[in-house]
Amino acid sequence: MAYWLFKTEPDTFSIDDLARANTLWEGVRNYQARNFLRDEVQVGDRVFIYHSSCKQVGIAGIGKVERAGFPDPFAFDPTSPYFDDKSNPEQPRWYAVELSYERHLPLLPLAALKANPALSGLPLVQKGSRLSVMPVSEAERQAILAMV
DNA sequence: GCCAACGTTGGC
DNA sequence: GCCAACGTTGGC
Repeated sequence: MAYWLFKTEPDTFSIDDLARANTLWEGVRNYQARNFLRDEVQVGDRVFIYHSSCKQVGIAGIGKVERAGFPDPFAFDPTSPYFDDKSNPEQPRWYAVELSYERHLPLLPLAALKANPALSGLPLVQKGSRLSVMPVSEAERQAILAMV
């Protein structure tokens, strides 16, 4: 079972929203993140939910993968802001996964994550990285959970 | 609101 | 294939 970290803007979708219902993690429009969703994220994997672009940025909880990578249906919907006319069901360009809620964590602020040497390899804390879906190693998982 | 860093686009 | 311009991300 692997661990991942997904970013989300809580004004749009937060750990509280996930706690209410499963969600399709759609709208990822970055190729590196897409490759993880399409090729590597597996059912049963756990996902640290990170709140970005808000007052308290940091890890807010954990979700669980219920459905592994499948073509992002929003890319096919002309009325969706995530529509991409270069993606089609025969040759999908973008992928989504489905998540369920596992639990909240007491917010682990970005500053604290940055200050933890065990997490220095995580793209989240690296300057300039905008990766929104990233793997979390076993050592990083332990380091994060040890901060709770 | 600012701005640095990044990814994408498009002209050549 | 290069690279400048542009739009987006995301912390502060």
